[in-house]
Amino acid sequence: MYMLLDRLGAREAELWPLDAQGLPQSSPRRLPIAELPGVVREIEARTQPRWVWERAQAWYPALLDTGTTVERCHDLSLCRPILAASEFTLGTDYPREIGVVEDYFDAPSRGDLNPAQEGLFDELERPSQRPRASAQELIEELQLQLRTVRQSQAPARLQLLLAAESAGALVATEMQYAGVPWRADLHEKLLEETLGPRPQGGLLSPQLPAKMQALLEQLRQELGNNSFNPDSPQELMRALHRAGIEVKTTRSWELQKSEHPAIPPLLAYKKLARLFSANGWAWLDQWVSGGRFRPEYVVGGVVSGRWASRGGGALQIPKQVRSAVHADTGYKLIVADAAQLEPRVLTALAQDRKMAEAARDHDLYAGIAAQGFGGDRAKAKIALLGAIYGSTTGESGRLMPQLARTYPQAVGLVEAAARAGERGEIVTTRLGRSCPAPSERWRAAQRTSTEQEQRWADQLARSRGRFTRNFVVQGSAAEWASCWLAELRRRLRQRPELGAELVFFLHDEVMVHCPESSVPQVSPLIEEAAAAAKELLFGRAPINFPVSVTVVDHYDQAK
DNA sequence: CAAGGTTGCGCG
DNA sequence: AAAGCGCGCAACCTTG
Repeated sequence: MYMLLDRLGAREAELWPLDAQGLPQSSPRRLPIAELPGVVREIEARTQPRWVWERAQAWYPALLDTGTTVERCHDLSLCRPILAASEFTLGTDYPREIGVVEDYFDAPSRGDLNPAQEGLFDELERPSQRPRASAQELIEELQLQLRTVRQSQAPARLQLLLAAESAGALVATEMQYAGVPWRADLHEKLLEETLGPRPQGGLLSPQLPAKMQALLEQLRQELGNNSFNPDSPQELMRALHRAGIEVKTTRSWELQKSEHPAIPPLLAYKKLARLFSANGWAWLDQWVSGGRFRPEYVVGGVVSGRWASRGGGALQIPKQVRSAVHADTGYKLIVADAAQLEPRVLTALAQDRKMAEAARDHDLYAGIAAQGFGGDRAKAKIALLGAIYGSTTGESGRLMPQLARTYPQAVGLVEAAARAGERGEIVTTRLGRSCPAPSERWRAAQRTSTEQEQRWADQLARSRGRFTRNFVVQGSAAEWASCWLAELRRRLRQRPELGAELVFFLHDEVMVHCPESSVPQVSPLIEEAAAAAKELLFGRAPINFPVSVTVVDHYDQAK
């Protein structure tokens, strides 16, 4: 049922077979660490247990190095903060105050299982923040987590959330291992065409690429200022003001409003500067090797439950360089994204029948537009996103009353979440992820008395209201996406002959790399997984979550 | 000169 | 048109 993995010293590991409550079923099996992959494979084939470990992203890479994969796991470190914060576990004795979750695991590092790949720094990297938990402590924690789920107000939902989060850790590790197919040669060609040849200057005498240099000279000429640095907002602002260009910030969209002849070269320079510093040659050198971009995904790294990433800006691959994300020869990239995920999640959460009707076709915004905005899709989109984000000003603010009249259920749900947040309460997603409680500073501010202080407190309250308003929708959408990903992974594992690999995931979008001949078999799995995710979260609710599936050679052909 | 904050821009 | 949510990162800039 469960199988806990624990490290014993430098050379040994222990396996603890546990029952459905986490109680040891027999004495542990002790084995040399080098034998672990074979044993894991054997047990996996025989019983498909749920592997329990402190942190999947610590254990799993070393197993993947030996070609060992697992179907399911329970990641204690990911489940811990969810249970500690969840509104659903309030009646239980799960400890609310669990210190910062540091990496205090003692999993095998890469090379332990496969000495050929041993890294030089493995020993130095061993974290020392906190003493390692013993197997007994890990087992007790598993039992406590399972008991907490059973005693909670919504065991089925929490169980699903923990399973989806743990599956996310497996997918993240596998995707990191696989990497995003990246053609450095195409990237370099693009850089050269856009920026000019790679500058030769070393670190001591950094040189600008030729096309940036040319724009810089043109800009300085137009402003009659030969020495300022446009990368410095202060210097740029001063130079603009001296030339009579009155702007409050140096943001591109604000600069665009000016007609001054210096603006076009300035905007062009900013664009190139961004490419050069964020995704230029240095980035390529640092992050792409062996034809793959291998970022680190941080599962549950965002308060709402979305993933974050570390290194290389993995979740911000600019449209500009997506042509370098390129399938291998004979392969395709299948790029799938969920259509209007957040509005659909809101519809399901609020059980808004009218909005569900508008969502019947692929384009929800068009449906909304037809029902209440005279067919104006752009207006409908602005209004709906405004409701989810808490917009009060501008066009979207003006459209709110109209939206609320047509969809009282949906708008009522986000309004209620906003009011709860303003009062300092916590709010909770579909599956039971609750937002953090307000800080002590926030609470203190709400108790102030003078008029000046009160204004500040109100501003803080409204800001928190926008956060909680969005949290329930963004967080529930993240849960749908996790389930989608987990369901897709399961289906792909059942069809190994397809040779399909999950290589990228971005909030509401997945990318699969597979042989061209497998595409007809893989594409429907993505849709099936989406339907399964909907069912898991919302049962038979009359709303669907369509996905757009695009088959391309390179990423910029999608969308 | 290292650490931490700010600005600006990329993504959903 | 440029604000309302969530992020990461590079560069600049201030602080100690």
